[in-house]
Amino acid sequence: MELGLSLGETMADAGRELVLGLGIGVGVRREEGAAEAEVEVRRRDYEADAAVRRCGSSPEPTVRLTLLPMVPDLGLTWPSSESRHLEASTRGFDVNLAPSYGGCAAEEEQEDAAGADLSSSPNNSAGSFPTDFSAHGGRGGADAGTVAGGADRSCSRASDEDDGGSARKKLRLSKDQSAFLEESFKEHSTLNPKQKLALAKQLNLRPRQVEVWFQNRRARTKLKQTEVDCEYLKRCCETLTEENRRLQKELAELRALKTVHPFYMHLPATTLSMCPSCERVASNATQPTATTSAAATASPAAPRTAASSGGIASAAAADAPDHRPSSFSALFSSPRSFPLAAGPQAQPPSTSS
DNA sequence: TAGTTTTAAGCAGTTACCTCA
DNA sequence: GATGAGGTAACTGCTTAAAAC
Repeated sequence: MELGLSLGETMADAGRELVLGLGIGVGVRREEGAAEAEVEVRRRDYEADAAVRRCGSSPEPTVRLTLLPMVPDLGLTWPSSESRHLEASTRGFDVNLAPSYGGCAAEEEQEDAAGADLSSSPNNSAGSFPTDFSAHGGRGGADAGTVAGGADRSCSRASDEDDGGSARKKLRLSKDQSAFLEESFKEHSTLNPKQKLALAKQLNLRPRQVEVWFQNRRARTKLKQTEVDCEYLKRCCETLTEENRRLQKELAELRALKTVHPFYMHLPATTLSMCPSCERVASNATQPTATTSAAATASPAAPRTAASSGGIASAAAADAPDHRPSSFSALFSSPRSFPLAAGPQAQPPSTSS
């Protein structure tokens, strides 16, 4: 599966965010209530982000990713009851063989159903889940909830031995199944028992398989997130190193200037607007002179505005009290500059893996 | 009401299997 | 055909929050 990495910024957040969302080019209609579920998911995301921010004192923005699986439009629609038997895997193992609903699998299902009925999870948005796949067969999920709960959890974690095999088999999900799960993940990164059960029934998988798939999917998302975070921080480090190098050079130049032409160093501060690499040192901030602007544009190392360059400097930094763009604050305050792309001032990257 | 135990869910880390170059 | 890398389904152990007692 291809993953397109779309790094952009959210509109609402003043800080920069890399939005890692999951999209899939599958024609799936969204049922009513999906928006409600999405609100819930976003609430959870927000809380998670808030938790992260609480833990860290760093002012760094939350970096979020938008993973866009570049899966070609499979034309997948929510399977009807007739099409419930999805295309079997072409790789040998037919994971779509109807799971044996006896034994542990049945208990698991019953457990899940019971859990769904008894679920008091704040995330319980089962009603919003696109479960029009409830139209399959007479094996209703909810009525299974009449079975007493308390099934052994170990059963839920049982290996594939309940399939009759002695060793666990690597069951490959079909493309359709994966696409379906991806679409579900887009709407719910986590599942409540009812959703899990419905999804399992819809895909002819065991609830445990759906559960595992979502766990692994969340792990993959997090991994991608970490990779992008790492990349971002590396770029920050490079930028700061470069800035430091530039400042060191500037300092050396000024010292040399002071040695050769001590006269200049006694001039009023306004003359410092001629500083070759900093256009904002000028004390006459209320009336920037043409000279200042010229110096700003002429200087190769002068920070450029984010709008013009997409670089590190930002208008926010320009608003700093000392009118000196802090590299660090500029790094983390510019809504436009995000040095994560291949180039230091590239457009928001869109990579695929 | 506070403290303890139980239960369920999620996550990190890992293993095992499959596919492909 | 053998092999190593990468992807991923599945497992294990742990933590945590909520419910039950």
